[in-house]
Amino acid sequence: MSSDERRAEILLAAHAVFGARGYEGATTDEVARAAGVSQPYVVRLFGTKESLFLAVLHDAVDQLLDGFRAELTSADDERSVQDRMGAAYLELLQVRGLHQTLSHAFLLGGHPVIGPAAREGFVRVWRFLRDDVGFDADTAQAFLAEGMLINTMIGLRLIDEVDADDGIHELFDTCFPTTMRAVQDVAPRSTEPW
Amino acid sequence: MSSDERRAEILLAAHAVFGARGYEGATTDEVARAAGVSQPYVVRLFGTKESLFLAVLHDAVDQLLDGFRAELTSADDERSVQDRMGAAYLELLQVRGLHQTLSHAFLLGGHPVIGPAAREGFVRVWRFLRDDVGFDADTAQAFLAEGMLINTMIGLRLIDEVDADDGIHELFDTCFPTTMRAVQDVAPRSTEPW
DNA sequence: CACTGAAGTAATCGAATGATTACATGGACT
DNA sequence: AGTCCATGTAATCATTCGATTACTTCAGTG
Repeated sequence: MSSDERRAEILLAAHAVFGARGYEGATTDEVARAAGVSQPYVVRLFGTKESLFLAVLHDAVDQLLDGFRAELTSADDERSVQDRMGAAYLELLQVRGLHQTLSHAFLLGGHPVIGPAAREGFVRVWRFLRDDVGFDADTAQAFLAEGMLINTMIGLRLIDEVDADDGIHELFDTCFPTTMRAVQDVAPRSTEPW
Repeated sequence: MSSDERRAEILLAAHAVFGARGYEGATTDEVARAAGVSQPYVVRLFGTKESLFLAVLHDAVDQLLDGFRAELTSADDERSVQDRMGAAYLELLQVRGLHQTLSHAFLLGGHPVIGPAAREGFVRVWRFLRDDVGFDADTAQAFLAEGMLINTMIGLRLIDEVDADDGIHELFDTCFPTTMRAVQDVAPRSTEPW
């Protein structure tokens, strides 16, 4: 396999591992095993754990904006722009760990290297929503806010508990009458061990 | 100093350290130095790093609900309930790291011990907003969502960049015309090193 | 065939870190 | 005075983890 293909596979695995464990909690060995290669090879292909995380972060924002763009330029015009962007956001649940990796990155603002990159990624999303999607400031804010709440519910794995706990079930159903049904279909159940 | 007083001081320091670094990134030694005691003493007073984090998490939810309750029962009736709850939420910025610690905990849903505790804390907040504050489901959802966005902006330290980057300045100003001015006044600038 | 370079790993190293142990200090109460 | 017990630390241990080094394998090429 070419090193570029391997890099792509490792990136995919790293989304899942960083998403589940966070930047500090994740280990390069775990990423390596998830990608089916040895730990030193991960380090060789990406330099350091830090630059691997930066690559994952950048890739996550790229995929996010690509998803929005694809939905924007598709011919379907039945739904509102908000609904379509929301659907594009949930589509990305198929990239396991992407949302959680973004959330983790957004909590590392104080990190000397990751912090600036995370801010830049956040601003890229904001600018896209304002300039390309055409949201006004209030709409963009509400859209972002709901996205962060969705990320939180994913990160908490509330989905796993929705059938077990009445309080969570009520929260889930009333909070997302339509949207979160889709989440339940698409979101990864916690198969991986902690 | 009594061990209970010392425990309280360590808890306060732990909010800041866990908030800035996350559960995995924080070290017991860093908490100890922030609290002005030795690292083994932190371990002795709290057992393990994990149970220290659980104590911080529980304390954060307690303080959050206490703040809401205090604002609910105060005599002032000029503002809407939403505005008053929002103000109570921002008041808690004075407890350095509290919001970020909550956000970190909410991303650890897969952790065998912290995960269940985090879900329980989240449900406690949800139940309080619905049952005690009296929010309907939609209002509670929007309130939570905005809270998560605020947490994100704090964790990203967008505040530090608001004067340096035009994109961030626009985002900040249009996103929170009134609310975030308060944040700027209260939120901790990044004095601590990473 | 011999050679080269890319893909990949086993072994290992050094630093960081959570936890443990043993010890020091000082007040309270016989 | 002597004995506890609570507060607290220095020293240290065992583990984990990111990174490095030194290999191996193998396809392509002249």
